[in-house]
Amino acid sequence: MSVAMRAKPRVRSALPATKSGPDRLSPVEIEFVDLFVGLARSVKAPKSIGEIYALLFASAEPLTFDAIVRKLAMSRGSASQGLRLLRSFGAVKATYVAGDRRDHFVAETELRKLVSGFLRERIAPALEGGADRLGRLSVALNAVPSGTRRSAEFEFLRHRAERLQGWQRMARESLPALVKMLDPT
Amino acid sequence: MSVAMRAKPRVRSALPATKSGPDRLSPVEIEFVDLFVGLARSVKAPKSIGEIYALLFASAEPLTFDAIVRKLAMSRGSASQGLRLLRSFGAVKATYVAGDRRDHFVAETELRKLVSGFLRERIAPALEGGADRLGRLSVALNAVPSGTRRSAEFEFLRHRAERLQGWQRMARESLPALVKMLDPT
DNA sequence: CGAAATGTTCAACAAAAAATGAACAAAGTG
DNA sequence: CACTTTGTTCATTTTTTGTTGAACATTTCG
Repeated sequence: MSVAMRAKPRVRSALPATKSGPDRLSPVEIEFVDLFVGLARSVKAPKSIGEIYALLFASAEPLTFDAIVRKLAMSRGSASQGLRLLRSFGAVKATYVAGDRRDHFVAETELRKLVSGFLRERIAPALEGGADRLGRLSVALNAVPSGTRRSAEFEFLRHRAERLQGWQRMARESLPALVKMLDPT
Repeated sequence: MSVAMRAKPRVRSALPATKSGPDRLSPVEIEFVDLFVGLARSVKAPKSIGEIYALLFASAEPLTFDAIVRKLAMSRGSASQGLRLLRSFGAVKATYVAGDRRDHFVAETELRKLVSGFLRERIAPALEGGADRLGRLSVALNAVPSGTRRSAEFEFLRHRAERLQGWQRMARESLPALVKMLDPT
C-alpha cells in the first residue's frame, strides 16, 4: 500500500522513472547476463531472451518494461518480443503491483517449470508435426505400386517407418518422465 | 564381392556414376526427407543435415558421397560439412565397401545413440561452459565490497547463484538417466 | 476530450548462419 | 610421374533470423 500511496506524484516522466535503479549493470549482473546469454546461445535462442531473463533472474524485485529496456540498453521492440516469448515458455510472469499501471516482470526459477515450458512450446509441436508427416509417409508407402509390394526395398522402408513410430512412442513416454525427475527433490 | 568384381569398369566418369540409383528422389524418399527436415528445424539444425540423414535413413545400402550430392542436388561443400557434423554426433557412420575406394555412409538408427550423441556434442559443452561462468559469477560475488556483504540484496544474489548450481546438478544427473530410459526396451 | 504513459506491431536494416563452388589436398592408377 | 577420383576448405553469396525505431493502439488522468 505504501506503493499505492506514492503512486500520485506527477513528476515521474521528467526523471524519477530512472529512480528505480541505475541504468548501468553491476559487475555481478553482468556475470548473470553473460551466463544466460551463453545458455541462450546453446539452445539457439536469441541473445536478447538471455539478457532479459538474466536481468530478471538477478533481480529481487519485479522489473518494469521500461527498467528492462534501460538497463539492457535494448530496443523496445526486442524487449516486447523477448518478454512475450519468455512468457509463452512460462519463464517469466507478469505480477501485479498495487498503484502502478505498468507491467512488472519476475523470473520463474523452478527448473522443472522451465523445462516443461520448453517441452510444451518447442518439442511437443515438433512431435505433433512429426506425427502428421509420419501419417503422410504411410500414405506414400501404401501408394507404392502393388507389384513392388513384396520387394526387399519395400519391406525395408516399411521397417524404417516403424522405427520412426518407435521413436515417437519413446519421446512421448520419456519426456514427461524427465520432467518428473526434475521435481524439487 | 560382386561389388569388387564390377569395380573395374572404366566408363563411370562419363555417365554411369548415375547408375547406382536415379537422381530423382522417390515419393517415399521425399516424405522421409520432409519429415527429417522438419525434425532438423525443430532442433534448429541446418536443413541440409536433415536431408542427408533422411536419405541415409531411407536407404537400404550405404550411399557414397557422390550419391548423396546427386540425389539431394546439394553442393559438395554442404554435403561434406553436413556429413562431418552427422558423424560427430554418431548419427552417421562410414562403412567400408570392398573394392571401392569411396566412403560409404550409413545412418545410425538407434534412438539412444542419437540422443546420447546430441547430449555429448551439444549439451555437455554448454554445461561445461556454464560451470565456467558460474565460477566467474562466484568471483564477482566475492568481489562485492565487504560493507555490502550483509545486505538483503547480496543475500539474494548468493541465493540465486546457488539456484544455478542446483540446475547444473540436476542436468548432470537427469540427462544420463534420460539416455538410459531410451534403451531398446 | 486532449495529453501523457505504456506497450505492441511491423517495415527496414543489420547480423548471423548456411549454401555454394572453385581452389586445393590426398590417394590411388596406369 | 602425370592423371583421375574423391573429398575437404574456405572466401563469397544467399538466406534466415534478430534488432531497431517510428507509427500505432490502449489506457489513464486531469
